[in-house]
Amino acid sequence: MDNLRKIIEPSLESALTDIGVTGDFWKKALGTSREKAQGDLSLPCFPFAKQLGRNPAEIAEQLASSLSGDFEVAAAGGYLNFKAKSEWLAQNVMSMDLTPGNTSVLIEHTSANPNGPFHVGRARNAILGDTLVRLNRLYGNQVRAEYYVDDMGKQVGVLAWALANLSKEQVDGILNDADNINPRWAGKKDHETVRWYQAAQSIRSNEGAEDIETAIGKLVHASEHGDDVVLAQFEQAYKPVLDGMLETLSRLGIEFDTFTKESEFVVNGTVSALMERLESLEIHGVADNGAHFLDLGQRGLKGKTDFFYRRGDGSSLYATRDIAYHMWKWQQCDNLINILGEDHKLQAKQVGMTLTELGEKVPDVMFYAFIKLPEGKMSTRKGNVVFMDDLLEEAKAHAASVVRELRSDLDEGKINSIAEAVGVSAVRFNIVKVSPEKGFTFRWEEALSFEGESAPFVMYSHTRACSIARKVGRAANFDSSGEIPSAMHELLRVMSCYSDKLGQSVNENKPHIFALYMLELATAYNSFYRDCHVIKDGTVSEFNFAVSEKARVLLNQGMIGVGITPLESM
RNA sequence: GGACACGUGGCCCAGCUGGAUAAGGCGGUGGCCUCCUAAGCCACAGAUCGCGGGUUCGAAUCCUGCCGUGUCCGCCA
Repeated sequence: MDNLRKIIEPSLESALTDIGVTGDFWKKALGTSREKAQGDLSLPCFPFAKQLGRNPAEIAEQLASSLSGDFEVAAAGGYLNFKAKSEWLAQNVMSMDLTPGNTSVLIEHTSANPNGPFHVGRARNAILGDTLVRLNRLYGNQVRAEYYVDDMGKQVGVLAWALANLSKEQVDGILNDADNINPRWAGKKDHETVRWYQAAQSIRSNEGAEDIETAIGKLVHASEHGDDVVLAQFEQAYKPVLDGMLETLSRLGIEFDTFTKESEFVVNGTVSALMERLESLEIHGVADNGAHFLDLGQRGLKGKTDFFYRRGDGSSLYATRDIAYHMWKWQQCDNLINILGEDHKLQAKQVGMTLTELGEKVPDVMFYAFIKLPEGKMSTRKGNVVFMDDLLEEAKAHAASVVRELRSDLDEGKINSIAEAVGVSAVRFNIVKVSPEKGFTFRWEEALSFEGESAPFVMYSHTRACSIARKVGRAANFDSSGEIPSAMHELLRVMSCYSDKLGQSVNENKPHIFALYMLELATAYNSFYRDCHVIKDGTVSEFNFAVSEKARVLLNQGMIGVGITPLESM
């Protein structure tokens, strides 16, 4: 509660000076109270006891009696507890600045190899990244969402080779019928084309596949040297797959502003220029076969210290291109954020250290742990996957059955649109609500849970507020005042934390903080809804309506921020 | 083997720049729809914060050793 903190700190500072406390270390100690009943902010007085050689409880008592303002103060067991006065809180909430952000941010997320459909594991990146994009926008920052397209190298090379050399019959023959395409996704290019990739991977591992390996190697080599004919062939191969993947993301409400191709930095010469620069660094080294590396051990990297950026044949590596890409990205914005799986930690460290060595800034990176299934790791090859397309269908179907049961008054068209919104929102929220570094086991029952800590819980509170607004049928008058029972005070208190939480979520790149805040907001609204009726016996309580409306707006905005579709009725 | 994460009630998870009886949800038990949508609300039960040391007035939080899980340790991407 930064707003409350702002009015407490000045008077607290002078009170502390009066009793002989020096320094401002206490500002850090002034924190959110653990129990709501105790207050909003609390200050432990134990550190002062040491400095002043007095009893902490006594100090707290003395401070409490000398402070006053738009807050209540009480001393308890060596703590000083502050609580905002309800009227001040109401006033404050009605006039909050909701968009203090003013930096330009480039967020690169997803950037998945365009070789097959999304499974829920790969989608964690997209959902976290897009949520960060939305939260930054909600905060007022200028955001560009970018997809880095891996359009060269082995993976695309394999796909391109397969499409050029294998017929549909050959592919079907190579792959077992067991992992045949789900008829539901027949015609969706990512699901169809991945079979060529899988078939190629399968024969590559067979005996006597040396000539295939040579052919693929030639393609890859050409792409890495910027051969435009081969790059065009690659693009033709991956483009339909990427389109299929983007279709899935679009259904999730995820869109990108820009797509940047990896090959760009090879073709335009920035990669070779970069390699020349790296060669002049003092930690530079050359291996026996002419490959170049940086000895990052000299800069404190533990474990494997040689970071290779150039092969013996003079071509670049993925990480090298990534460095060139980062240098270009820094020209586009004030702040850079990357969303990466935890498997990229070392790589990101190497790229970051090299950027530092070059005098460049290091990007913020949000790492996330993998999503696994109860049966273990997700693997397309072993058939142990849940495709995002299937999850969305299941979620929607489940939502539809719930709506049908609860709302017999609705027609199928309306049920369909509600179910789509609920399904997509629930899937996203299920992923954003947990902190990214936590390993995550996907369970159908959790993904399809529409109660408790879920998107529909928040959506439901919002529709209640919408329902009230609809019944009143006009705008609220924010100038009124009235009685403030505890449920309303609590709602006001939670609302006043909106900007703090959003700011924290954005500045620390932690979407789950704001997602969990939305649950708090919805919970507080539900209590308010129960105790503070807006419409009583046909008459409207203007003050209650104003508070309800403010909550409705915050719910609506916050939901968009975490990727929940704000329905007006469900 | 080395590096980096994670380990909190039966299950999931917050808290981790040290502070008061460890916050929610699921599941369990018991209540609440002549009252603005019960996808909701209320109550109860349930926790050696992985284990052992250390620092501190105070440790889930910091340090250290161990155990368990995950990831990485390619002139792959």
